[in-house]
Amino acid sequence: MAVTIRDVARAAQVSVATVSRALNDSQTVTDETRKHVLRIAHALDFVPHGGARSLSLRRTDTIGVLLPDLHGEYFSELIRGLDLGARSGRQHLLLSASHGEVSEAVAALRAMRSRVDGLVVMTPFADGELVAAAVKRAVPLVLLNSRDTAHCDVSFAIDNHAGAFNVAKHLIARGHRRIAFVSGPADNVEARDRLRGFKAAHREAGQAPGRILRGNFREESGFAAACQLLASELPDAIFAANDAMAIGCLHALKSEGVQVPRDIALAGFDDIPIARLLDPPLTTAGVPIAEIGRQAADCCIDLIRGKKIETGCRLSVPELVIRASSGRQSGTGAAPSAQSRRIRP
Amino acid sequence: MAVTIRDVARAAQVSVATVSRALNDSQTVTDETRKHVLRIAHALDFVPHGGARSLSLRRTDTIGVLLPDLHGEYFSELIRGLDLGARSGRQHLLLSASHGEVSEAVAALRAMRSRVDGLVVMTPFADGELVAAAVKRAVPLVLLNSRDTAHCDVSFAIDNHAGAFNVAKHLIARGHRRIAFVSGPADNVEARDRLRGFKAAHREAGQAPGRILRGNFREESGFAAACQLLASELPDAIFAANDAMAIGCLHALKSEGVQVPRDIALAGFDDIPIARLLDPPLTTAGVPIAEIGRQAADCCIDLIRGKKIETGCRLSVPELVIRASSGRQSGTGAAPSAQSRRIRP
DNA sequence: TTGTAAGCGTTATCAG
DNA sequence: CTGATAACGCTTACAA
Repeated sequence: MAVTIRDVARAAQVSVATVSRALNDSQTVTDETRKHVLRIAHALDFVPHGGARSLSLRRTDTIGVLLPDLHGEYFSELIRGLDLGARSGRQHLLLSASHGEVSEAVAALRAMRSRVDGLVVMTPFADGELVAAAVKRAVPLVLLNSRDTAHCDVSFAIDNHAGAFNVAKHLIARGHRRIAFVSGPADNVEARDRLRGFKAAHREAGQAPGRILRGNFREESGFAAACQLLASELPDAIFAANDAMAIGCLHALKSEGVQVPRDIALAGFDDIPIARLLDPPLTTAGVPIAEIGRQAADCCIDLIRGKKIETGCRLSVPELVIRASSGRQSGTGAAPSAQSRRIRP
Repeated sequence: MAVTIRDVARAAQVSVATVSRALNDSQTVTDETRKHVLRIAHALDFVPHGGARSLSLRRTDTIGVLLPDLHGEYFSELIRGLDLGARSGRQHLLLSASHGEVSEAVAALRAMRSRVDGLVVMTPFADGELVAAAVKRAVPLVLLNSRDTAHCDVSFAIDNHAGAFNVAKHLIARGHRRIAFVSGPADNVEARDRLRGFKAAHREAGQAPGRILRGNFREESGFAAACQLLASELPDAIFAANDAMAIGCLHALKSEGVQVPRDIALAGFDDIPIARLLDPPLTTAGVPIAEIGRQAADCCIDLIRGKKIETGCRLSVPELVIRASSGRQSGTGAAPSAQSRRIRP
């Protein structure tokens, strides 16, 4: 049995109240008693029971995180950022993945609700309504990758339309005519926005979008999409709706001996850490993933502490990150090798 | 204020005890009352308070995970596996990173101790003594990447020596003579074992090891090490003690126009998912990272449930994964391109 | 400054 | 089968 505050009190010959006060450095204890109690507590290696504490204090010092998946560097970066924020606010991190299932998400949210002081949630679903319903707004709610402002306190979103627009525009400017798009899942808002951005850039350029293939944001689906493309005449470029799928494409292309960017250009979205290390380095829309995670955690903690912060949606516009994979300069026929040397990865 | 069991009891016109029984489907309730209570509870959207529950039940349904870092795909995979295991055992996951600091690790462990039913810990420190001391064995303890069996219930380790030995042996067999080694941090047991394995393979082959550079398992240190190597005459091959550093090396080499494997061979350790997608695909020692995470979680849960399982250390031997980066076949002078096409990534 | 005692929300024991 | 009621470990009025 673990040592309780009562054991400490007994050993220190004081009441439990005094121990509690000494431990939580309330001002109403003599320095002497405090030291005495602290020494005993330390000797007994006393650690207050978290559950009891949260029951009494009505707070858990924990923030819950629900993510749709844990595969790959995107989530790895996000979690890293969340940990940074939580740690600096002295909060624990309760992590859960919904695996893209609404039912699992709702279940996880319900289960978490009573164990956390705040929630940071990213779901692939259109808006925060379901999430909010499951959470009942019992605790502060921060939504990730959502523009919803009605059902949460703060949401973080990236301007997927603008990001995709800029990447597509860049590819067009580089002289690519037939640009295929590997989209994300149909029911994912972000994926839809990226597709819209892709189309908008073509509209603006007065150019018809190339083939549009359905993916699911996972690398394998990018691989599959590229394989489909390889079956017939190749387009000039492929724009994958995220980096993971772009990596899948790259892999498929290489395995067939198709060289990027010489034979075909390639671009992704997210700028996960590996993107700049691929061969060729990947042109993409840069999203500060870890930074968003950190801010989301910070923000959630501020909310928990009742600090007045600006509610609503924090939109960040992805930065176009041009690397060698997007290929030929418009107008010039510079050798690919020279190009890949010139562009700083 | 959240709705409590008392609110449900009042609304259902029964005692709290009955509500509790109905909710935890104890056999001693009429089907009728159970249904009645359940309906009311659902209508009120009642969720039992985790803290109170854990106080009363003396269990938290949570397993704590302490990792030295969260950077990169290695930890991402590990966490994914842990989540898989935790989820299937209906446990929550409390995640924390020690950032390589002993003091942080100890603090995190103490803080977690009272909030979890079991612990899965990976630290860069030699043995489990510190960890065990911090945990006081209050809960089951599973150690990751440690061979310690004295201070924990179960530990998972990989045979770093054998893994490195095999990679080095492979490089030697491929005809590489001067093989540089980029090591991990000096105080890391795993890193030391890999270095020993590297040396042992050379000893067996009657060949002198090449230059040994100090790294820290992070990509940047691999980059730096390769830069050092680039400053003087290049070795025939570089063996980095993990994939992240190998990626850093690859990056540095490419930026100087050095081609892998044509100009120099390269190998890593871990087989993180990206390894097979690099250009060239990376030869490495394959460690089933996610699987180990899943098993560790499973195992921790079994321990929590008092199931009798085999204690001690579960050692897994990394599998040599040969890909194009390790370069020329011993004796043959096959063109690199042909090679990279032949070897299945 | 310190101690006593009343919660916090559940579950479990023990009568009815 | 159901209802009081006593834990569980901690914090915090309220008293002394």
